[in-house]
Amino acid sequence: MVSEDAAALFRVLSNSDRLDVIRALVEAGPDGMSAGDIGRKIGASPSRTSFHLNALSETGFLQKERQSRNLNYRINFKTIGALITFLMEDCCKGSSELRNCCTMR
Amino acid sequence: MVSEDAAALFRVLSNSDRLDVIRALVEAGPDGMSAGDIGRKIGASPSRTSFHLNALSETGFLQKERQSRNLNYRINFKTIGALITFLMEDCCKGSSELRNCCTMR
DNA sequence: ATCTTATTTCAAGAGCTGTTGAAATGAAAG
DNA sequence: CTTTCATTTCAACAGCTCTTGAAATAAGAT
Repeated sequence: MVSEDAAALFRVLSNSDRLDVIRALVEAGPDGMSAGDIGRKIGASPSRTSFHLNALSETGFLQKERQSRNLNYRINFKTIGALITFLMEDCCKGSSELRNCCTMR
Repeated sequence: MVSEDAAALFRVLSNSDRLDVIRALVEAGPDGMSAGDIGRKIGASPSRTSFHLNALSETGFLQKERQSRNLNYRINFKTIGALITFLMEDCCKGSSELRNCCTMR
């Protein structure tokens, strides 16, 4: 991935409302949540919520689908995964020192 | 990590010059590089380079040390590691689906 | 002391980002 | 077909970010 594309994805994650949306949707699981419920959960107005949901789904972090009156959003792990892979493999060349800094498993 | 702190770290990564600095310093290894050499490598003016180096070292992505006339910068993997851990464990609750999206090892 | 090299700091300006509240759109219910 | 509910879109605005070029600081060489 070129630096410009990775930078654009990191910019989307550089906002705490948007990180809170991701947390809420990870918790919600495969059923996802409606825009209204997400807004209520993160404590943001409808237009503010919509602004952030748009930034997230435009860049592939979320997928949306209309369900009668509601718009239902759910997480798409592929984009986050691509970003983690970019950091570890592309940017840091698979550094074992970095791997030791990630407390996983 | 709270969302605000993670967002601030992601913001630092949301610029392609800064990602290029990280790439250059990963490549340079433990000896690091001087500010001037970094600037030449990424093709940025001295003040522009300094601006980005400051953003990176202020937030712990880099460490700096004066070596006579030069300021030598080297990568600190801990901050990137903390961010990857945040994404995988904190934000995405260790999701195995996410783990499968990260092409590693 | 003065000069040169390396780097940072500063002020100005252009452009981007996020918030607000109001208006528009979309879909179902009465 | 009007009302209600859910959500997005829009315009305005404040604040932040990045770039530029010039001036300041820091350190070593002459």
